[in-house]
Amino acid sequence: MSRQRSDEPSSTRYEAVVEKLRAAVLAGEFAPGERLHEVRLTGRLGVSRTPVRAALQKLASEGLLDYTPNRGYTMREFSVGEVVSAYEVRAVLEGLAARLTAERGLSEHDRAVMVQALHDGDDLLQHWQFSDEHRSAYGRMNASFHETIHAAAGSRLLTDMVFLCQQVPVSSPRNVVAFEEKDVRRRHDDHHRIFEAIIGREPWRAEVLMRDHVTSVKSSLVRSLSSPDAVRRLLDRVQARS
Amino acid sequence: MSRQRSDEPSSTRYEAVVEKLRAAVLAGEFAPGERLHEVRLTGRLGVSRTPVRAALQKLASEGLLDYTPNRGYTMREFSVGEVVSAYEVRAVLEGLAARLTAERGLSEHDRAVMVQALHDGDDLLQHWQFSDEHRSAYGRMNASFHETIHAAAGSRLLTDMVFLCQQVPVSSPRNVVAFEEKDVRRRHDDHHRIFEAIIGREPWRAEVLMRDHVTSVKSSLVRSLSSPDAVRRLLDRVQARS
DNA sequence: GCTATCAAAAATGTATACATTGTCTTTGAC
DNA sequence: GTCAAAGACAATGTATACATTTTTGATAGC
Repeated sequence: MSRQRSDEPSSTRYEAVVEKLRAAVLAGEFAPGERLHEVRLTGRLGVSRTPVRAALQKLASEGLLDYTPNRGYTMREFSVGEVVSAYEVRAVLEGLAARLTAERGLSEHDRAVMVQALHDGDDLLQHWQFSDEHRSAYGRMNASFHETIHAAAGSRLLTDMVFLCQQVPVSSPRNVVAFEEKDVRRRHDDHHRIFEAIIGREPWRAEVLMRDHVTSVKSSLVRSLSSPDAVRRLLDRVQARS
Repeated sequence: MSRQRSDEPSSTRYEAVVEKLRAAVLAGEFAPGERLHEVRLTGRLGVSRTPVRAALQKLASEGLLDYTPNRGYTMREFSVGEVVSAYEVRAVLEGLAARLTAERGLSEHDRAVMVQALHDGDDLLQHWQFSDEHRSAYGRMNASFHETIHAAAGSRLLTDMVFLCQQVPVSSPRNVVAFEEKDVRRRHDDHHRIFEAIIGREPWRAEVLMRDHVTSVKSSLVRSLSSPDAVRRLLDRVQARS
């Protein structure tokens, strides 16, 4: 498992196909249960079956596709329940990551990165606006904060699993977008406290805080799913994501 | 992801190769960092490169091998720290599974399976002996108990992740073997309490009990690793496992 | 003796032909 | 008209040839 830096250009066709297919899948270009025929994809992607097969296998191993021997790959269906439980899994995993990081302590570099993320967040919240640019900057800051903790926990298995959680559609950290300003402010305040707990070497506190931090995202999601038009909006966003 | 029943005969060469290679890897036939050349494996396994490549990719996705583009697959190195953290991850995941199962409740069938497992465990402990047969029966009972809870939690992501934890060498549930009778008895008593908490619909209690249950296995492991000859014994077992 | 460079060898990446399996349609019997 | 069996078609599984990249080792230069 264990992915390489995604900003590096892919050195093989196989990797390029993985990225293209993943984007297509997340953009909702395949209906749940739909088969992904190897030959058709070859035409569309301009490569032979070999890299396509490898890419399909990888996406299946990430949980995006189903595979049955001699019958190929089909688009997986993600029920609301699966998305919710992905957040539940993420909550306990990120809680564990925070605990382990608090136990091990932060390197000087990681500490600086987190301080920067907290500072950037403070700034962004002070000049709050609804532009895409602003939201994407917030998303980057948020990802930086969380990823630093995952890495600092020092467990590759844990890092990989958090990645798998985020592969489930709609449960990417970028989805802060869907929620209200008040929730975002509260969550950024969580970040400050989590950092405090890690710096203060309080493993148990770090775990509880992080766990509830992620769980609150789940709650926001569930709440917004209770109004029917919110469901539609959310699904639209997933479908349209390119 | 999501594996099929392992007792079914594999319908493709690829699946057969996955099982053979996994066994070879777990048997310690490859040194950490050693490259697994496709062509050599072809000769050894009697199939062409195509199924071998697919199998290597699958084992890499399970975390057993490392992959670098244009450079192939290498045997991964598992430090003691990685094994320990695999248990830590498993502890929070199985704790979550127990909580979710306690929330959702057990089906009549699952309940019967767990009652059977508890009963079998009681029997086995009453007629304790050190035979391989006895230990393997205990391992089956233990797996049945835990797997029923994983499945009852109703989250495929969670099930798959617990599976991944168990792929880490030395962290398979069958390794009860290495520990003392007293520990085994205590752990079976944990099972009774966990079952009680699930039946009584006490999610929080089920989670805490399960989490500590798995953590205690980690502790036994760490303890047995503190004596040097125990380390050697353990490594021998891993190397010799066929 | 060490390092750098380049060529040969070997390994992985890719395309494609063939084999096997699954699926669908047609045909036949009841 | 319905069902079943057989065959044609299409999709996946496998082998293999070729392309590209990495690795190795030998040679030249310092």
